[in-house]
Amino acid sequence: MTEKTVTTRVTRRRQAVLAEILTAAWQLAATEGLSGISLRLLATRLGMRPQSLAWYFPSKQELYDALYRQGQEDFLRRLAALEDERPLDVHAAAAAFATFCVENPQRYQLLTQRTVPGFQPSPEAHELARAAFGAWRRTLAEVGVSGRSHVDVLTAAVKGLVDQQITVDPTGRRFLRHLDAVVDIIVAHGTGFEEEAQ
Amino acid sequence: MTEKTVTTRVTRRRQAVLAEILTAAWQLAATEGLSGISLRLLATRLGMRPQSLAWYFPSKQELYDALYRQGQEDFLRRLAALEDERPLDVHAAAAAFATFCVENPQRYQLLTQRTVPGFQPSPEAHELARAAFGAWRRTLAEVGVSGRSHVDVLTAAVKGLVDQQITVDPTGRRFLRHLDAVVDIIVAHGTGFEEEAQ
DNA sequence: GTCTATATTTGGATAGAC
DNA sequence: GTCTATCCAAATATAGAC
Repeated sequence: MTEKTVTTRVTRRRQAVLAEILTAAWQLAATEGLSGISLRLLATRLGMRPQSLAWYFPSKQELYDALYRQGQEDFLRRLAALEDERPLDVHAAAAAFATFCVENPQRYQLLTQRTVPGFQPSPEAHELARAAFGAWRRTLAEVGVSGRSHVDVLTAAVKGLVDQQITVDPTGRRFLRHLDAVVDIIVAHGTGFEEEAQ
Repeated sequence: MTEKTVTTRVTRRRQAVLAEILTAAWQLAATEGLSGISLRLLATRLGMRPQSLAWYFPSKQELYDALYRQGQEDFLRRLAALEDERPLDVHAAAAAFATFCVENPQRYQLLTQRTVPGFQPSPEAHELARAAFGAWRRTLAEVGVSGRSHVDVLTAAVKGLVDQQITVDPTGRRFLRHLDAVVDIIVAHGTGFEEEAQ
């Protein structure tokens, strides 16, 4: 009994420290860029010695993976919260994704681009990504978008608007204000997209 | 006269060395990532001492700027070559852009994303980017796409396909095979995109 | 232009005390 | 878990010889 109590308290403490580290890491990424994160600097920001930080994250890759997992989990949580209020539709899902991306361009970069040199999501991280994409696909299926080509085109169109928004007009709405219209157009186009040759 | 001859010979030699450096830098970017380029390693690859390379590029920022300018110039040259054969249309321009991007994902990243931490294109570099975007806009204008919203949406859609192609299927055609269809759909949609509020 | 030499800084890794 | 103390490698920068 004492055993168990101690264990959970220690675990809770550990979780809290991990959360602190990830928060500081995102802040660092915002100023120095994703690949500019250094474990030393991160430790300093946290008032730690680098060797103490290494107890939690022995390497940068493991830190990236934790950031990746946190990003996917946060997105899944956000979708779940929306779904709690009303059933998810394509427009709500696309808007949620877009907002989520624009909020934190480095997170967008880590989650959807292959920009960080050596980084490859771990199997667990990849599983979270699959879950998030699965949720997106379900909202598409509800409006009749279910073929791979159709899904691909719609996904790419949304990503293109997000990407340009972040790159060209990071604080405005210049591209995202067309999100609904673009989604509608592509949904309406139906199954007309060329399917892959057998 | 001797003066002039010597000058041009020296200049030519300098141009050749600069070209060598940039070629090696692109190769390095392909393996280490854009932000993974180090002037030391680059110099070593070229059989130079780092301090000698510094004579050409005293800082990474200047190297990035030269890579950026070379990228924009190469793209403009490619468009010009196409235009030499037949008048450019939207589909040809979009396909040329897409091919150009997929050929070298790091170049795509440098030219169209804000991913490299401290990098800001110099005024001359920015001018080249404006020229390239101007060429793109002219092909759009020819099919009646001239409002800012319409141009933005079409540009974002093309970029989205390119981005997904590079990220998800770097060696295939999964997304780009829909390029023509997507361009057609958005062109056909006409001036229906919401214009900015005054 | 290219080099030697050196200085400074930074990032990451290891051994071991408390 | 967190620390001190090193160590090593890599990156950038500067002075100055040829």
